[in-house]
Amino acid sequence: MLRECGVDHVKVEPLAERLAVTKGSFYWHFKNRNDLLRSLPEFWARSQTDPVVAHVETTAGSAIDKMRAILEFIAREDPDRYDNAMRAWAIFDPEVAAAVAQIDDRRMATVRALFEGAGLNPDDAAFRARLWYFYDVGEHVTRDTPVSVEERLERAQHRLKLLTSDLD
Amino acid sequence: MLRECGVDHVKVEPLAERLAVTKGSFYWHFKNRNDLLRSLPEFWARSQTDPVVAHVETTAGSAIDKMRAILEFIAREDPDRYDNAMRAWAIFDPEVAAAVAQIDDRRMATVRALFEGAGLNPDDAAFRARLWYFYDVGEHVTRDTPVSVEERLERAQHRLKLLTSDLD
DNA sequence: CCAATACCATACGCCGGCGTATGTTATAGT
DNA sequence: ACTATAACATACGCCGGCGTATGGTATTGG
Repeated sequence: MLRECGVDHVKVEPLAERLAVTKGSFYWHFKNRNDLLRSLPEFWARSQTDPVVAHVETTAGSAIDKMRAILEFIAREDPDRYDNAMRAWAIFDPEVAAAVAQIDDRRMATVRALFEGAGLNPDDAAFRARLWYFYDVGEHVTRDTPVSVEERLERAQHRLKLLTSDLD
Repeated sequence: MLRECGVDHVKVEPLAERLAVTKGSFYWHFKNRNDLLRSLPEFWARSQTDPVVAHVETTAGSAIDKMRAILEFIAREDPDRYDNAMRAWAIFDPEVAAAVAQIDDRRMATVRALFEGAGLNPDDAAFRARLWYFYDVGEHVTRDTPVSVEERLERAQHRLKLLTSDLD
């Protein structure tokens, strides 16, 4: 329900009906609605045992090779509406914003390390990782019309070229 | 209320109280709540008579000079929570998504034109504009902790350098 | 001057969702 | 076999928000 309609539609009774139980049962597992909501960010964060991070660690080759691997991996993944839902929530809830920011930082750190591995100094690497990562965020957040995998792959190549043309 | 809490908190009675009128009065101006909501995207779009576009047109100099002008302008602007609210809304509402996408396209087109003016072919210019613009989106959407103007200005310079280093 | 219209208030019925109090069943430990 | 506890169901009271019906006031054109 969070994914499809946003936090404000995560409500006890509709949720119970969807699970084919009664709300009496809900209040056995959660103290109240707020208790459920506060448990969601952690639940989400745990589900983000980043396949990306795992994927980059199993990839051999240079830093740029790994970057290419990441980009292809992400391009093939179908866009994660869960991420978007959390981000939408985070806009109005500082606690959630902090949780999301933590994940963002972790992901950016991965990319930053790769740029450092490609020879950039920490500052430049950090900024280039921001540029890299924010592009992902922008693509996800603004995706009102779906884009084909081919299109995404092509853009990924373009991005890699642009962000690493001065390296090697 | 949209800005501060999101669409789902745009409700008739709280709204009426905030305006120190009764809801009877509300239903004179709007058919119902949905009528109000559907009027909001257009209202927002109209408020986006882009100061940025206006600003770039009054700036003299080369394409890159104009880019610099844009970046400085945006860096000094305080982050627009209205934009974020619309974006959060758009995630769950295709109609709103279309409205926001229209604004996004318009803004990107401005940047794209500048990159073309700097000598890039349409495709490269389009992609680089995406990279440029999505960075803005990412910075706004992920801003849980505020950043100083100086920091933003420095990042703007960094961005300009990175995205135009091969031009001139 | 008065009636039409714009604008707002009052008052009501309704429903969805919250939380609680209390029952019911199944399972496991002793 | 008995009880404790986990997991669910039933049933209620409450409130916030929606929409409607109706009444009031003020301004304005004829």
